[in-house]
Amino acid sequence: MRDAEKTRKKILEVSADEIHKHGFTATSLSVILKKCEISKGALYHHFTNKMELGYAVFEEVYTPMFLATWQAAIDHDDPIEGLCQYFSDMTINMSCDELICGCPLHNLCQEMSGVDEGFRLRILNLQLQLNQLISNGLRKVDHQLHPDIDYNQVSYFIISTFHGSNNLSKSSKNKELFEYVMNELCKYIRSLKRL
Amino acid sequence: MRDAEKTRKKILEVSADEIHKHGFTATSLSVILKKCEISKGALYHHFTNKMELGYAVFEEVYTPMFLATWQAAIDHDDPIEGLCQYFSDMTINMSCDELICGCPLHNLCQEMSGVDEGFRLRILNLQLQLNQLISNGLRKVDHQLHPDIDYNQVSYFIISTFHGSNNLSKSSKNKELFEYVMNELCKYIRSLKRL
DNA sequence: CATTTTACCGACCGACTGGTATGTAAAGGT
DNA sequence: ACCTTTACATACCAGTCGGTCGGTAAAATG
Repeated sequence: MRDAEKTRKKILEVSADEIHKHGFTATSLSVILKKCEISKGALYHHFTNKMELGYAVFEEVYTPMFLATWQAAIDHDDPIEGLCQYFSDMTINMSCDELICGCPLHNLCQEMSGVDEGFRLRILNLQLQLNQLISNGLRKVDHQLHPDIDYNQVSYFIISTFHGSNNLSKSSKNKELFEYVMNELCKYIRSLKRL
Repeated sequence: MRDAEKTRKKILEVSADEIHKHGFTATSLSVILKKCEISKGALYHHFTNKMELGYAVFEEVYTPMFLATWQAAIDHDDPIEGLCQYFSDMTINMSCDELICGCPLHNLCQEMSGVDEGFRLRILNLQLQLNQLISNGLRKVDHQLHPDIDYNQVSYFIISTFHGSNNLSKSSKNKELFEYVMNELCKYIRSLKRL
């Protein structure tokens, strides 16, 4: 059974996982080959080189995943509560191992933005999309919020805090510090509402 | 002129710079050797291996630097304003190149926490120290602040946001988004005060 | 049925990595 | 003056990396 599409999907899936766990550079093609049970020729048949494989993972795996989850959070009747629930669900549902791996977007940004323009632009683009998603969501209920809010600024702030919190779980190998930050983040987000 | 201490200092200095710019793994010993104008023998005379060199850089260069700068910020008459000034000074004084490199602590945490326990514990220890530094600073003026503040939580929140903001400057190669986050962070910190 | 294209295999390559072993010259103690 | 220790220098090593290339068998096409 030769199924090119299936092979490609498998490569993308395994690569996404490996990149999430070890970062792009530290991800070894030979490991991917083993886990996929394919040869180097197969991989290079589907992707021109490692970088293009990375781009494909970013565009076809990470990007849709991020847009979908944040969209779902902000599409809540009350976007403020939608976000808060998203953050607290994370502290509950995510395993410690997942937490320690961190957010793939944050990881890649950190690792690749300064090294490769292709990655940098894709990452920036996704960040802008997420920012728009959040700020638009908040703007929808602007009548419930403080009048002097800079929606753009607030959205970037939320994203930054969320990403920065990964650091604490990575170094502590623990949910505790991450939970602190998420709690305070929810407190902050709720404070955006008019009294 | 053979001056062992001078050689060691030079290695630490150059390594700190290289690690800051490219991360620990991507930092090549051969590059360090070239920039220091020394041989491999010299490096391995002073440090047992690359990892120990990394530890030395962390302990002897990064750690004192971080403790000193955050201490200075929080030792302000008004710690709230001290922090805010620290953050806004950063947006003014730091060059774009520096901003893009990001915070060495954040970078190393991201890269090394999951890979090496020695790094992880050193990073965690410094994070705990910084957190204590900030929360103690805030506690000193608790009479000026809201009564229901969780100082520990707030400190972790501030550090997380600060670290997360690096992401935006890295991907955008620009101060703009970083400034947004710092502005909102100052707004948040000031909101801790009683009205 | 013949030919081309697709999908894949696996041996091999050069570049580069951290690390080691051997050698040596200067400095310091006696 | 002699000997040890310190402070390097240099050649070399095994291992890993991403990437290439010639071959092959199955599938599609004519």
